[in-house]
Amino acid sequence: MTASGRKKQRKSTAPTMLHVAEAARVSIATVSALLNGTATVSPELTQRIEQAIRDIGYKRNAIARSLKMGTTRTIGLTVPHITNPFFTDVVSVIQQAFDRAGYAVMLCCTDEDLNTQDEQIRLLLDRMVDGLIVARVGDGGILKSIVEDANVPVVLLDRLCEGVDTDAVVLDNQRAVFDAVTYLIHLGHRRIGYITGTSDISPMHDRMIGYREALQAAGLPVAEELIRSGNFHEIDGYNATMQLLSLHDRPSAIFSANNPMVIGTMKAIRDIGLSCPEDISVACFDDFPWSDVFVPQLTTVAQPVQAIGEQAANLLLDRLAGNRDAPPRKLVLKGRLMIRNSCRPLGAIAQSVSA
Amino acid sequence: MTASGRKKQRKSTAPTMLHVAEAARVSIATVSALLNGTATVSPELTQRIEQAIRDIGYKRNAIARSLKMGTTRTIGLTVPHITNPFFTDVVSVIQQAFDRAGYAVMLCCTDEDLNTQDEQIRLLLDRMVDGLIVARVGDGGILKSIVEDANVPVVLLDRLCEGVDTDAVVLDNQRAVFDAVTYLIHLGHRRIGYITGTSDISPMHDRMIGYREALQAAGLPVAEELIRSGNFHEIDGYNATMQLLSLHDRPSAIFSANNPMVIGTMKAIRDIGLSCPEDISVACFDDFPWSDVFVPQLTTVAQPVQAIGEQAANLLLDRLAGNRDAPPRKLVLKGRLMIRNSCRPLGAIAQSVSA
DNA sequence: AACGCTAATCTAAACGTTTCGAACGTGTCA
DNA sequence: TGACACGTTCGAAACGTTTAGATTAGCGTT
Repeated sequence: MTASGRKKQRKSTAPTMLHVAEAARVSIATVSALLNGTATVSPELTQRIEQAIRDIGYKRNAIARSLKMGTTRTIGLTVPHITNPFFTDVVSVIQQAFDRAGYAVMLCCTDEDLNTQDEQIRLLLDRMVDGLIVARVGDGGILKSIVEDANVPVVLLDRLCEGVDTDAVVLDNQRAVFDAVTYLIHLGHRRIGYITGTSDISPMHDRMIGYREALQAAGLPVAEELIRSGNFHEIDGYNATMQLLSLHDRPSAIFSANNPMVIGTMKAIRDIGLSCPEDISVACFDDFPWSDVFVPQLTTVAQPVQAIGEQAANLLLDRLAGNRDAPPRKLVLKGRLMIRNSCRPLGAIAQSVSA
Repeated sequence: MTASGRKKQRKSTAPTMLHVAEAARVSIATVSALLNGTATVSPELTQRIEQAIRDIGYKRNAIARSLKMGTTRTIGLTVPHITNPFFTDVVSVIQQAFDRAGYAVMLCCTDEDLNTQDEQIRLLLDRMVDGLIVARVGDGGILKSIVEDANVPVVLLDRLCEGVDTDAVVLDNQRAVFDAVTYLIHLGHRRIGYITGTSDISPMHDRMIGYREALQAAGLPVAEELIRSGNFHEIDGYNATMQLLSLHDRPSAIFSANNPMVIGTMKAIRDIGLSCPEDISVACFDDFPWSDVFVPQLTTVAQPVQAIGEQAANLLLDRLAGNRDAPPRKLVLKGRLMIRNSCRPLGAIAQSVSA
């Protein structure tokens, strides 16, 4: 605590371009030119400037740069829940892709709530993100107007949005569920319970269609009491399953259209004293790391998370690279049914289980 | 494509404060004063300005603001892998906390690589983040100098860093593993395999000590051949487990100090034709949503992710609120052993298994 | 010797805010 | 009536860059 070292230079202004310029005895413009390669600067000055930068420990101020350039090299990414393993994986891929391209990623979780989403998007736009990748939530909100004002490019992820005409990458949800349910039917299942999230988002809507069409294609009736919907959370899956299992003529199989909800399904089956696949078969949407580790190994519809993330990143990077006026592009990827052993063929014995 | 609507106003400069000022027939300083509440402005002008803002659709440019103010209300967060469920959860909590405080979060994944981490941190500092939360990787790097230069506050998460003296929130790893291993010993296990990540990060180091101390406290020898280390990934856990299981006197239990690696452990057990817990007991670090859903229900050490995330956020927010000179604070939280059924008591029959 | 050309460098005006200090009008007091 | 204080409003200088356009020096032409 000497008299000299007082106040701990809180205001230790970081070195600026001006300091570099002075130290190198050149103009500030020359420093900028060298840093950006926008003009040729003589070997001599180059050397002096580089030395000065090293001596001073100069770091270019990206905020000032952003202000002048009108670009932040930062993008915004919003997802409903980062704890959903599908989104976790996709976020990871997207982050890597933008990292490679020299962009930073601002991540927001919207918690399946439209107001939160709007707020987050505003937050991101305030910070002048160059682009937006949105796994949207809800139907209206400010998303539409943002896309229309077209100042920042938007890529929709996983979920389309009615009336919002912009780049998107989604799964062929209808086909994926069609295949999964058809698989169950081939195993001999006739009464197949279906648990969905709220149907105001496109994947849930499309998956439901896939379910209905698979039944119809097999000449089976669609029993409305076998369809339950919840709000994407484990507890919703639990409740939905409880209801399904207490039907007088209960299903022999359950398909859960959402990953977190299937945890609830499994817990409900356990709590009610049944077991999978002996008493009831289960399949669900979205693969996850543990799906083939435990008993039963869960049959799932795996999304190509790597491709989804990369394509979304590419679409946005392409817009950011200047390709602004191309018409909106929609990429539809295919899911893959990962057949494991949580669904069993229905034999004579299983038929009588519901009795 | 009429002659009038050409070029699609790409350069549709967003409305600025100047526009508002003009529309409201006031000076730009008054607009700023009103927006920030830094001076009283008469009801009349207030009304005119607010009207103008609404008419024009003005949004304050946070970049310009940041440049002037020297603060971005953005923090940087780096984690080794976002797909690790522990980090996923913590990230989620942290994101929420900062969201509430009006901060944006830039997320980076360092992929357990020191160079990547340094690069990411530089990226974040370039963008003038106000603070940093780092679940660090490697030992040296620029982290030390950043903390010392002390221009931006840093909070270490989950992992301490030698020689880096700053705020931190970590688990009492040693105690947590001590308890878990002691539990195994009480069940009758004598040869307990231990799978760790590389020991250059503090949690791995501390957990290892916990393991050794538990054995010693019970008067058991520490058999080095039962300790295997890998690089945090599933495959490493798989290989390590394979090695443990092919020992002539193989362990009756395995503790995995890292969550992703336990997936490999379970797969190795399965592939080698054994089953858990009948043939071998398993416990691991980090709880996850599926841990009690399937068979076996995994015994784990659960970290208080909510508390960890919130405390880390609070430490940083406190610094950001101006409390810069307080000495570094280290928060040590307690883990909780979640006893399920992946570890079984050793009876007479089990004793002979290794024969 | 005057001219133009090129290459290298510099000057100064932005970018959209915040903020300090000055200016203004009005009312109070001696 | 002049001095003064007070509450509002404004002008203008920052913040740290980029960049268009001016300036300079060097050099070959005619």
